[in-house]
Amino acid sequence: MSTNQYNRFTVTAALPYANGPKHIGHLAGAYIPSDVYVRYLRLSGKDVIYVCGSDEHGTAIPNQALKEQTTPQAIIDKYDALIRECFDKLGISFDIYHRTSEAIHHQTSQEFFLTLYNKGLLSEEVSEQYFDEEAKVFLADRYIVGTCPKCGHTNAYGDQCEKCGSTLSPRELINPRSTLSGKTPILKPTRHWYLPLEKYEPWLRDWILKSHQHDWKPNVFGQCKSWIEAGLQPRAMTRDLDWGIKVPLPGAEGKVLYVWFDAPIGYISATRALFDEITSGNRKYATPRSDFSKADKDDWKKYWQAKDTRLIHFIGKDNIVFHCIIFPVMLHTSEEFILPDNVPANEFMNLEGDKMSTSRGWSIEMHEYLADFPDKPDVLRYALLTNLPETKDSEFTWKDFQAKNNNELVAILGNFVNRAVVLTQKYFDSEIPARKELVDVDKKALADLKQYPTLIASSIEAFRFREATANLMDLARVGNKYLAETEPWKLAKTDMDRVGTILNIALQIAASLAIVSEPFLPFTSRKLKDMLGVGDWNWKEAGNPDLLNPGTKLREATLLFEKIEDAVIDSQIKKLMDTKRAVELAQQPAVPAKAEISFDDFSKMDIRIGKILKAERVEKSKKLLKLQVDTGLDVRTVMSGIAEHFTPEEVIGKQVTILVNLAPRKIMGVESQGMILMASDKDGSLKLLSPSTETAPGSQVS
RNA sequence: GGCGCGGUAGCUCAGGUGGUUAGAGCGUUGGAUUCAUAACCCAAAGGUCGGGGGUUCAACUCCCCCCCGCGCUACCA
Repeated sequence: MSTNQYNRFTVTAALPYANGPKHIGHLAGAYIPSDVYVRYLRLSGKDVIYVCGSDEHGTAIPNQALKEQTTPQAIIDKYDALIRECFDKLGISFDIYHRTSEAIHHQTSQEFFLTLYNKGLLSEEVSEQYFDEEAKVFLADRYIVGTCPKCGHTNAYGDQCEKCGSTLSPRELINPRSTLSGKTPILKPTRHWYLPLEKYEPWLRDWILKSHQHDWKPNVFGQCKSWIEAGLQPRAMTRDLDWGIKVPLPGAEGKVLYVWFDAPIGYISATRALFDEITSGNRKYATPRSDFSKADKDDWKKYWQAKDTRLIHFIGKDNIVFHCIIFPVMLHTSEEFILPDNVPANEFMNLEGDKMSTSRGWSIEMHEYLADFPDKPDVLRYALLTNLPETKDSEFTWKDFQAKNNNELVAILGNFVNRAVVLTQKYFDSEIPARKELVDVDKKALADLKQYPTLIASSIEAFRFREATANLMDLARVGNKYLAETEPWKLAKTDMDRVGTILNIALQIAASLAIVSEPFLPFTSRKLKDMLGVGDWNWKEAGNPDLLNPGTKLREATLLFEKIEDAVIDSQIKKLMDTKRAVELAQQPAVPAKAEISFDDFSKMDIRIGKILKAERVEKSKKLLKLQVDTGLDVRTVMSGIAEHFTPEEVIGKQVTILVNLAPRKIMGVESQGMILMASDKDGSLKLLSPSTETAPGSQVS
């Protein structure tokens, strides 16, 4: 079916997994592009719903609860609220942001499962799985470690050895142990229901490889092809877990639906909830953005079952297999639902040269950005939009973020609008002047103006959001160029009719900018419309040279954007480094304890408090400082390998802990009489051990 | 190992089904200008399109080999 035969759109954005905060890579992957797309559709008067919600099941939630010493419910409540609030503040305009923990979702998922089950499409199989007797749970591959059978690495995971890279299954591990309890797991038979993906291979070949070779993105298509060619296998749709959606079958106690079975169904549940809430007037999660006043409770079906509905899934590349293979097979075999027409998955966005990762502390979390830049959601949207990982992994840097703000949003877009409005203020007392006779340069500007909305629209429709964003900025460039060419500030002395014509055209360009910027920069669009004293327009009015009526007054000029100074950027980069370091330290295990010793062994050491009187570098040595230390017994020379961590000036006058009865030893030709004790931090840095308050030199440490 | 996607100016990236001097933005340099948040506008410099073969009148674009990065490899969400 070609695009123009569709009468309505169902747009989904990947359900964020509610086990932690989400970062700007997630925004770039799915939420920003889908929001631009949906806002554009709405402005164009299309019938569209935009659904999302928190994904709250799966093994990682209870695990996170364990880590935070709380309950799974507390985890999902916490992160659902956090993620929900961030999306709102960033202007992600879902019609509903739902939760998979809601009853209606449990019901929808169980119905879906039973539909497949009753059709006899799920096969039941018993297999032996590792079970942790202490934690009383079956273990996912990732939670089993052991010795790699190929390289002997002692900490290989149940699915893969990170040392040699080989793919493993838990049964291959030598001396397996559970990461939950540390105990050796036992094998225990367990029964599960499988979706026989291999049976649908011919159908998938036809649907994807034949029908969507040209309209799906190469990365998406290639990934699907890779999976299909590799040969599909049955995939278990249930798990042994007590957190999730109960398997609705007799004798299935302790079993839940596989989180990847229920998560995509969440799109459907969210849609049901949307129409429930609209028609009942009971708003809990829904924030409908279009006019649904005539909606019916059952209208959710139109958005999931009618052939003239276009379903689009926005996701990151990690989700391709679920949205292009597994979920479509589920939809197809249920024989009740439509299939996605496109899945414009993005690649990943890296950060300052490294992969983004919340757990490694190398990321910009949404809530942290919003805390640091509360009035700048559009700046982030713009910086991400201009660099979306549409065809390959892309790179976010703070310097680039600053440059995009200062050189484009401020200097091009903000500046153009400001010039037009301020000039009108100056020469016409803020009253929009009329156009008089047009010369070539005016006609050229109006002709350009007319083209841009079409150009931008076609880029959006082709899921080329980066290109669309660049076109948006180019329209502002047209405005700046027009002002530079016509120079109204010079004509103001001689020809006010001409000045009026020019400013009318400049303001008309600004008005169209207010329309076409809405999908990309919704907050800025609002600000600009307020400044121009106008309401909302439809997309098809963009490019119209008569949006603004001569004689009406403009509001006071305000700046759309402000410059971001170097210091702000530098502190963000520092914050990033600090967080990473803190996480690394927290994750590094302490060095194992040494062998036991007796008290006598200990008491042989004479440890005292000393004071460093003098310190100097040692020639030709990188590590050594030559210290003069007052030990209370004497003043002696001690060579200490701390030069990479301290300057001589830093340590002079410091009280330290010193082992005084260590046998003297010549180091670099100097006799060292004792040893300064140091704490070696997890990152390898050294810390002096000083008494908490000034203590007499010679005091014994025991 | 296998498969997939990438490797294009200093940086971030575009370049359907091969065809005139390989593009954009930023950065750099020079010019012009002063209405504007020292912003805008104009211009220039800058690339053996990862490397090597091949097909072709013609290849960044098709085929083969190699190197590098990323991803997937099916119970990590």
